[in-house]
Amino acid sequence: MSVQERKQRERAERERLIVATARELAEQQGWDAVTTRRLAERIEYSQPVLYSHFRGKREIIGAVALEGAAEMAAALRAATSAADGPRARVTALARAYLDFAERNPAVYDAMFRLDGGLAFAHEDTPEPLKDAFAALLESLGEVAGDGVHPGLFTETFWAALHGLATLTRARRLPPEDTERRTELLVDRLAML
Amino acid sequence: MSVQERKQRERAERERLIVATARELAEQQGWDAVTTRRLAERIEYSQPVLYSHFRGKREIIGAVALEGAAEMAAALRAATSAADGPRARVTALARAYLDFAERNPAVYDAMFRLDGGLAFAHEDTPEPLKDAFAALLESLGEVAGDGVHPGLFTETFWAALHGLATLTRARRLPPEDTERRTELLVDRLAML
DNA sequence: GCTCGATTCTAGCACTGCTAGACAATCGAG
DNA sequence: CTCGATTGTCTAGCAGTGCTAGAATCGAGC
Repeated sequence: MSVQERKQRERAERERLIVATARELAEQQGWDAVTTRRLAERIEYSQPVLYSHFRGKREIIGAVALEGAAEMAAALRAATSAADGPRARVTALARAYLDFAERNPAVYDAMFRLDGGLAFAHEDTPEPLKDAFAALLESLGEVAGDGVHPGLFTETFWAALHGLATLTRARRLPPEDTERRTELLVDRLAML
Repeated sequence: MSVQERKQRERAERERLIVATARELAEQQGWDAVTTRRLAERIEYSQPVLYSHFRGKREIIGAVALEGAAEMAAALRAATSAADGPRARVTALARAYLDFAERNPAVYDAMFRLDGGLAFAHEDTPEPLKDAFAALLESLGEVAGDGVHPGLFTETFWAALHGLATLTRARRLPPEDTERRTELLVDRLAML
């Protein structure tokens, strides 16, 4: 049985390689540059190998999105746990979110802009995505205000952050005022 | 000279046809379905004709975006002018914005999600885009609050609306609570 | 050392955006 | 009214895309 186990390990290793390479390529040159040919060449296998791991390009994007969600959740929790008091936590959360989006644009796109074939806002939403939302909820729930559902508040705050992140990167908003817009958002939306 | 004028008119007419057809096709089947071949077939000309009007597909998207911006500006002004008082105006504005995004998803994408080769937040931003932002500013500037720059406030509010619009359509947010999220946004962000 | 199933590759499909060069229609000059 | 030049349009093709059928190769177990 040890041979099969080794093969399975190697297969899992190669799958990680595919996802990591796709992510790297996407961050370097954008998702448009992540073609099955280029990806195959970089991992030093032929194209069809990709299809023995994933149904198609969409699923590869989805895998990158899941990886990113786990990282984002960790980054958000790290930022908030270092802050004292609700206000500092929310500010740190907002900054950490926008920072993650700016530093990992391709991963961010995989999560929230592209179609990775993942279910959102469902019971069958993958765990990492639920957890990333939970990380938002942990800090935002406490400042939702009386009579406002924490989940609903979190969704709204998240949407606002998402709007800032995407419009800024798409050069629809001038980048220099990001900090002031973030402060405005925190000051007004959170009940402190 | 009249012959040349007629030709010019016909050429302009055909250009409108291209833009209208691209928009129609995008709304019906999504932008992915708007290929140069399909578009050419629908307007009953060959592909190269498209390139005698536009540099490429990107510019066609840009043309749809400009058309959409003019319409959105009109829709926003129509909604706000029918409302009494700042609060009602902002609520009407937010609803009209999200309604436009939901009813014209392809046009909305052309404006804010896709690359139409247009300049934003610049002095050389096309007039319709500036005017759409101006339409937002007209109603939002009056509720920015003391010491908050109206433009900055408008950008922030707009980003929040954009986040709601895109995340909802990408099925990242459950659609049924849209109205409540909108109310929350208006209640908290606007200084009334 | 050989066989046979699993794995991987080559080669190909139908599609994409875009363009060079052939062709036809139209115009102005003689 | 004819003829060359200028437009305008089309056919055919390039290099690329995601994806897959079937051939070729590898290696595990006898």
